[in-house]
Amino acid sequence: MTDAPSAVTELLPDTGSKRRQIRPKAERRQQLIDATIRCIAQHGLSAVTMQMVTREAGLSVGIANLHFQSKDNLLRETLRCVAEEYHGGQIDIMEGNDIADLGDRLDALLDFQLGRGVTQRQKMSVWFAYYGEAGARPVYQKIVSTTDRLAAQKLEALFAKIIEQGGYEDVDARELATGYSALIDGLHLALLVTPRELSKRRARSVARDFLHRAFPQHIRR
Amino acid sequence: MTDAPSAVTELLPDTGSKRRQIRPKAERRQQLIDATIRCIAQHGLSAVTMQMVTREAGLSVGIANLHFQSKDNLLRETLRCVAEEYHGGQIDIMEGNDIADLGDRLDALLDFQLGRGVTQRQKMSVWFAYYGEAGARPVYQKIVSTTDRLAAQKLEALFAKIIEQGGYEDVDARELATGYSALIDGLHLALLVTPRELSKRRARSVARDFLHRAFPQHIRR
DNA sequence: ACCCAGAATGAATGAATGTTCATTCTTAAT
DNA sequence: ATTAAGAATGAACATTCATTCATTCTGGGT
Repeated sequence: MTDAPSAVTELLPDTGSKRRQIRPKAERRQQLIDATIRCIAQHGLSAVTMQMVTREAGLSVGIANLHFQSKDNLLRETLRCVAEEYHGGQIDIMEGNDIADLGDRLDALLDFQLGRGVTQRQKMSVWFAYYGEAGARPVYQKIVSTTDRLAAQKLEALFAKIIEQGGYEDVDARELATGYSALIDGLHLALLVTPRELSKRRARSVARDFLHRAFPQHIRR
Repeated sequence: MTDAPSAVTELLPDTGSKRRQIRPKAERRQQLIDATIRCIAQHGLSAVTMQMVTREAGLSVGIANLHFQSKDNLLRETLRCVAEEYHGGQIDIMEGNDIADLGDRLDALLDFQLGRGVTQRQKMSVWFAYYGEAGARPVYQKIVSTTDRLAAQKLEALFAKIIEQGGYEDVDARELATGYSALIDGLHLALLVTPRELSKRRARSVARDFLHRAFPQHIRR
């Protein structure tokens, strides 16, 4: 198939895909971002090099600057990608109307936040790698806080509805939302740094306990 | 010139401390570690260079390798220093007997964890800078988890005593300790990344709320 | 007053990294 | 079959950084 003098190249499977391929811009960008995520998870943000990323992506070094202009920009876009995936997923659950019962919706949110997709070591590594630099780099703060604020508002609104529905007293939606968000972040951190001490199962149980204590009618133990 | 007639050098305060000074090893080590902390907070872990650290400390580049052998080692020792300060402070409060009432002791712990000393941007920056790399660097995990585990045990023990004393039911000390630790970490993270959205005052209130919900007799709202 | 162990310095070195760009190759249109 | 647009390559370049070490300087001991 492929092309004319194919016989030789086709008989060499070990070469993998040495052949130069031309792909649309968007695809290459995603390919490079994915490779960046893997590199950060495996080697740490401070050890990531352009050579490392492009090799991981199976591409040449020049291609990264072609699509992202600079390493700095590639790292920024990678953070934006991860941030949008995480916050977007939360917002979809919270503002979607496909789950009528509020307790169930909160359950779905918890499953997402501590479920397979988000708690992959890869994703969490990236997350905290950037947090680590955020104190010194306002750009990172801005990228995260933009989406973060929206998610926080949605969560507060959801909590407010639950409080109203359940007639819970002495519970402040804002304060509780802050606490819940912090708890989830802290659990992610523990899962990343001391996975031996905390299983995902137990992390879910801890978060669930928090919600149960606040909304006993909606979240069962 | 200049050197022999000391009168001259003594009368020139603006030179600061250009004169070479010989100081004990321990003092220089601490001086370099302090400078490293400031550099990490200001520029981020990945941007820290030896030149930067030694200039910040007011010393020459060679001195760092003299006392720490390598940059890697300097960074490790810096992490160890911060980790011990944080965990040591917690443990002192938890196992010290100078506070008899358990509720008061828990209060003191909370004040320490979200008080001035620990929540300085500098310290928190360092903390999360290393967490960010921990996924890729087992050495960092080990340094933190060693002290961390001990603090976690003490906290669990304190919670267990409070549960017993208060006759609280349906509360598991281990699970609650995990949750509380995660909550504090998450609040630190929020204070670092989105200080505009969360004041220290409110952070304390959120943590206090968590404890109040679990131990209403011991921690008042 | 003299000396010297070793603390401190900083120019020099070599390795590593981000970025560039002349060149090669692919593909879709003609 | 031919061509042109532009995607992809990777050797080369300039810069930056960690580390070394020959040299200078300090302060306590004699």
